[in-house]
Amino acid sequence: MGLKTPARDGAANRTSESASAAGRKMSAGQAPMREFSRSLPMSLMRAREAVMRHFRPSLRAHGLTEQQWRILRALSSIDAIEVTDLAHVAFLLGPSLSRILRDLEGRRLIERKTVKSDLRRGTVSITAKGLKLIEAVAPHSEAIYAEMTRRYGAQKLAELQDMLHMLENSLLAMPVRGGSGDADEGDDGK
Amino acid sequence: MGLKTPARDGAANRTSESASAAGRKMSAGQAPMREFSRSLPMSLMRAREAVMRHFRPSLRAHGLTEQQWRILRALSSIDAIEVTDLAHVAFLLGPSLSRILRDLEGRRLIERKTVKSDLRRGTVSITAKGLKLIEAVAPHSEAIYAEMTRRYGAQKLAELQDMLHMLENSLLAMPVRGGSGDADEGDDGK
DNA sequence: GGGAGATGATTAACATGTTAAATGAAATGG
DNA sequence: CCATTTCATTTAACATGTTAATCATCTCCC
Repeated sequence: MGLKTPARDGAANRTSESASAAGRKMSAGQAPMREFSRSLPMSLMRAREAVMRHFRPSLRAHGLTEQQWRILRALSSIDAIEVTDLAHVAFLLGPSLSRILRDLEGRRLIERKTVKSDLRRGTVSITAKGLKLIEAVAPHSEAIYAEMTRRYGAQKLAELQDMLHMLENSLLAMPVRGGSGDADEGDDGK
Repeated sequence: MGLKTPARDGAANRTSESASAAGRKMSAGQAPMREFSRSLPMSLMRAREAVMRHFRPSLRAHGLTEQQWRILRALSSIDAIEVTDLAHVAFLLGPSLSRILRDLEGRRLIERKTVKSDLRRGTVSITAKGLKLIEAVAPHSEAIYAEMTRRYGAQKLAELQDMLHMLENSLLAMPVRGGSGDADEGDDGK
């Protein structure tokens, strides 16, 4: 399952209170490092959790986890898709996908076939039962999405999406230092 | 551990290609539902993954997972903090935190004490060894963050942060339908 | 053809996410 | 005071995330 609402408010601001105690042992010239709660990964994670918090009750009421929903959702708009491609679309790793597909197949929400021309590959498609489940959940989801849009502002939401995609593209174009990247392992002058 | 780079590019656009096949069994008036890959949760997840991808190699090289880093990072700027508060700050659930603290304590990166006035509560603080580890990792992280800022644009990044926080606040103020929320369980007219 | 290496999918093993339940200690109310 | 309830933390149990290894198939090249 995905996040469920790890934690929130509370004494989360204790940090700033005792921020004066920061860097107590940091040697002289060290910048005290970015305020933790304002780091980009944390902001993105909290934002996503704030969003998902509203969708999970409906999903759960229909016996679906976040990941299962992503899979069915991706399958709902196509006829069939190969496992690897599904992993990309639903943003899941192979092993997780493998396990979840096994479960969804057991529940007759999806079907699998092996590609005749290449027996290593398998394709996945949603069943009528799976589509029915989607049709049952979708209206709730769309209503929630609509309410979110109303509260945050449609234009601001679109702008946020654009900025997120631009960020994603900027960072995908940035070489990963220390990672077994495709290239650019240049000077690790640290 | 956190995400590790579940999947990316590839045939991720197969969706839009065969989008014509969408809603094949959707009964008449049904809107075909939001394009999956453009959903806000997916955008946020992909953006976060694009960010974390750059930080993980450095963390891993120092023997730290994303969650362990969040904990040490949160502890580094305060003298001590109670377990529950740490869960809020590091955005972890109690059980996960419990396990991770056990491990970090075993590695002498943190220390724990029980509060004398309330034996149920425990406080956590970072050790000298833990601080040393942070000092070793921090320069790498800051350098990566700086490069990200340079590529995406400092102003745009600040604006994105603001928009994320506004989104978070908007959605925290929005009642959760079907969740065992504090109130507003009004009409579930579905 | 046939073997070496590449590829797609699954399995294995362990860390974390997630919910429920258990444990131990403190507050509360008779 | 003591029983009940509440609270902080941990444990239990299972799903998922993550990396490495396995297995079967396929490709390429000799």
